[in-house]
Amino acid sequence: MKKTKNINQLDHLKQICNKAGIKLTHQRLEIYKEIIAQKDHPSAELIHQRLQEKVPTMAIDTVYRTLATFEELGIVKKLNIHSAKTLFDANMDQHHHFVCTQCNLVEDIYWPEFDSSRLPDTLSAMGQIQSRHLELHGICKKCNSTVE
Amino acid sequence: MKKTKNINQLDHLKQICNKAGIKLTHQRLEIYKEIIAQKDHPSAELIHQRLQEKVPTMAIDTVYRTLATFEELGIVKKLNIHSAKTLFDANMDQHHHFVCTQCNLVEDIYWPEFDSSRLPDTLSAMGQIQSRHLELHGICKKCNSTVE
DNA sequence: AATCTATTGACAATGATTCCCATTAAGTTT
DNA sequence: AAACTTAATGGGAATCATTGTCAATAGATT
Repeated sequence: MKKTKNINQLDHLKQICNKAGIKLTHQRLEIYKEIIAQKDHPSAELIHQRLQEKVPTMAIDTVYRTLATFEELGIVKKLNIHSAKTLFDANMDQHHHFVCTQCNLVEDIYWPEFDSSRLPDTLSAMGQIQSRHLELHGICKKCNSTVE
Repeated sequence: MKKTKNINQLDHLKQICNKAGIKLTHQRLEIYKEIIAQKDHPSAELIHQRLQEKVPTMAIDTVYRTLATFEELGIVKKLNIHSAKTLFDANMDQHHHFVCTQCNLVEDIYWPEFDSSRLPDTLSAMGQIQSRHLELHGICKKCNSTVE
């Protein structure tokens, strides 16, 4: 059972790598198996730590690089709005954000109907919900009109 | 007109600082005016740059500290899920996140009805929307039951 | 097996953010 | 208004996450 699953994972990644024209390396496979196995939201550092036992020589750089590759391949997604920098918002009214995936523009969105709507019971059962924030990603008007 | 507005801003911040028992410093006032004036989502660095002319001696450190203070006072909000570290998600199914404000737990949320619902025209008018991501913040069950 | 070249590991470098501490300046008291 | 108290600032060093560089290594191909 377990063996079958592992083989499938390997095959799956092999297939992805082939299609993308990149090599299936030991490191990529181990990282792949690790992130598939764990159902949480690890940082690059945590993944590196978790692989210490299995692949003690793996450099943290490789984890970052592999994760970036995996993101391009659609295997993982980064959480967080942009990358590093923290942004601040002085608008404390209840609102949401539209983020342009091209120029990184952030625009405020108001949607009071959504704010006051009741969440499905499954969601409110997660805990005591304090706030909700919707993030829409897309191409803003300006970028859309600037066709290259 | 402008003068009146400035006085009001000063008074407003003075009131907030008094209530919080902290000093109303020149730096805090300038940063306050800056973030109130601009309707965008600046980084600490950008705020620092913008204040170069007016307060050329202000240290970037002060901007960070002041912003942190302002966040506690409810004057600004940080965008971004956590602070620094980027988290990765290997779950590529359309889903959303619940984030515990206490223990930083991140849990997946599924809400297909929302995913397939039509957005108000005002929102879809922002641009060509590619994805939507809802982030619920609150206290998770475990933290809620661990009453101190 | 030999070859080609992407990928890795090690380490330096960068960028964002925070810590430390002597100096400065709000807010308070005299 | 001058003196005082202590929080807050400025500046530089330190830290943390992430990325760049490059020689050595190991997939993939022949």
